[in-house]
Amino acid sequence: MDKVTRSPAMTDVARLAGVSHQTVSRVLNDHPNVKEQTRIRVRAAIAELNYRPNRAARALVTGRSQLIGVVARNSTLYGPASMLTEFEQAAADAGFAVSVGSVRELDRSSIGSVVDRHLDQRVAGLVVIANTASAMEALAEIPGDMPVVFIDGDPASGRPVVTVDQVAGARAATRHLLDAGHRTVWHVSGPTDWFDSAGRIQGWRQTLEEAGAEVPPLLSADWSAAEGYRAGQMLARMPEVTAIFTANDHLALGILRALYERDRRVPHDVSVVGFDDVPEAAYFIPPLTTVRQAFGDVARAALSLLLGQMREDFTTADHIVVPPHLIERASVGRPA
Amino acid sequence: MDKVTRSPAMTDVARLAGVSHQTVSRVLNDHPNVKEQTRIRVRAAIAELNYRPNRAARALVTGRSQLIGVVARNSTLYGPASMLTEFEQAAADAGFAVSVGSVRELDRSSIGSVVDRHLDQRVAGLVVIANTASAMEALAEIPGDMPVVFIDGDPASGRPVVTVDQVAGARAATRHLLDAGHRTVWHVSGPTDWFDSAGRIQGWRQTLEEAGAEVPPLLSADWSAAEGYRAGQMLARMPEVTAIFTANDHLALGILRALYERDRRVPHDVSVVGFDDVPEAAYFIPPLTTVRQAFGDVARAALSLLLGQMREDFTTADHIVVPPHLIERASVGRPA
DNA sequence: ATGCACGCTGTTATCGATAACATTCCGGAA
DNA sequence: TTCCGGAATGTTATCGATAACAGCGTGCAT
Repeated sequence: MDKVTRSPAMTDVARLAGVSHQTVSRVLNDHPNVKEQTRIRVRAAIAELNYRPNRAARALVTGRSQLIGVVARNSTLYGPASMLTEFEQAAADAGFAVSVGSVRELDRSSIGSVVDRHLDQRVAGLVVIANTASAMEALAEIPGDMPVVFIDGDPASGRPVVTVDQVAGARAATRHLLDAGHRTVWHVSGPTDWFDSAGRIQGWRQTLEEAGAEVPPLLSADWSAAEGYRAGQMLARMPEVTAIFTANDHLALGILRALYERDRRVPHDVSVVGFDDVPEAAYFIPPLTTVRQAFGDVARAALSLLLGQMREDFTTADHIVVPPHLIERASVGRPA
Repeated sequence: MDKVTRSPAMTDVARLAGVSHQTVSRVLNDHPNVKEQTRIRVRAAIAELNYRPNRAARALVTGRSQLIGVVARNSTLYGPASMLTEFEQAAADAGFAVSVGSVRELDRSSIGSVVDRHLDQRVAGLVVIANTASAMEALAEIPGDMPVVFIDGDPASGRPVVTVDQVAGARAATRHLLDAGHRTVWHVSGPTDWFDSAGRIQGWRQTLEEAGAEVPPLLSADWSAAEGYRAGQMLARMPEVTAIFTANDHLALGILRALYERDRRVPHDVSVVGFDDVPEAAYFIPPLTTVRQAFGDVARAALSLLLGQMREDFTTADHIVVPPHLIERASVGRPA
């Protein structure tokens, strides 16, 4: 009687190919010293049995898995969500699986518990989507020999970081509005503890100062359309406001509605530029000029930094910066 | 000389507590036959050494991991993205990690390779976010003894499925428009091969027929604002169109813009109802009446079905249906 | 011819947990 | 007192891979 067929192990392959299991292992790991002919025989046996190596056994003896852990804020924000899928894609191509661990808030204890879960799984490396300074505290929770890459993190952390050049993006947006003839540009920022926000504020301010334009007071918000709407209600009351740069597209959406309600027409009376280029941005009223970030490039850069660390035994503190670019649509015009 | 401190193993804990490693294992797995006093000693030793069990070793001997694989379409669509984070949260609470595998298209070969990657990882179970019939073909790629739950899949598949009651959601939306006094309701659907779309179409049609209202021709689209806009351009030209139900909020956004461009005011001239309740929907122009799906409930239901399968050895073909509900805002009014 | 290096392959130890079985200890019934 | 049963604990085998080392030809230098 045959028992329930369990999935074949290395020794089964070895027996079929007429070699030892160690030779099978060598074939699997592309070791040089295997005769071409046996290599072929082994591969044939693998195919015939539909053998797949047991990762748990491998992880046990080598001490490392083929899993990469991602720590991200629990949100459906366009940026982080895009990052995640792009990263998963890149990792899959490199033969790694991705385990996600989301957090409601990026405070130290939440991050600690997610990092813990990942360490439990013995991940081979970690990616932290660290948009706020508090997230950088995750460092404290991570053993020194664990490969880590931060996305959107603080370059000064001494750990590898991949970021989008927020300053350049904000400069392009602000510049674009000034070039259209506006005397100055108002800015509705994201939460000020986010690195993204900080960079965009900095780029906006720099550009105004360099152009000798007045720097209006900063309005800060979270990333939601709701807060954009609130900020918009104020801005709409001030006749001197003719150009607004918002830290993301959803804020811009809220602002567009507030302007609409007070009959300030876009772009005739007020020009608006967003950030992110969410897929719907082209269908706002009016279509939104915005800044697009290359999430795919960020993801691939992060993966390659991580793989680098996994190969070498030391940590290089690289910092890769990915440039964004302006997408021009109909929400910007010349001032009256 | 002390070597580089490797992370402690079960025997280290055992030595410190003065018991055998097997007793430690029993404490860890909450076996009944351990004296309370030793249990306490062991726990203390675990805490002192900051010991964490090696999942690879456990997986090796038990044959199952603490990993759940999710197969999802590679997209930043609100629905799937929300599902994923909600599911991850629920799984984490139950002590499982989640490995994501995204696909560009839900065709058989893409799904096959993602399922393969998950099998490589020896996942303990699979969740397939199967919005289209083609995704159900994934079944063929999955071994019969692997616990699987489909989300949004076909209840007729004979496998456990969790769905949102799309028909009921569409009925509520359509009913709401009829109740406002509209003679009939037009519908812009999602891709017709999605189960979600099919359900929403069915609910819409049923409600019209039951009310004795004319059933206008169906407009179908993908899920994007772009196609909503195109559909809107047509609908805006037809004076008899006073009420539109769209299969998601982004389609509605595109339609709102098309209506706006042709000076058909919402809700004065035309009423619009969406589906999803994306966070921005309250800030569209005007705020969108829509149908909210309880993704959290779906995720938790899916997890519990999966855990059920993992405990029992047989597959129960349950079908859990989660009701959606209507969120009333300003985009619906009485016809002129 | 001898010896040695190297290419190729096999043998054995090992990782860290759980499973199965063995042992000890204790209290209560005969 | 003796014996028995079950709770508490220990011992040994096992999962399936890689690492380390050992063995065996073969070719080439001496």
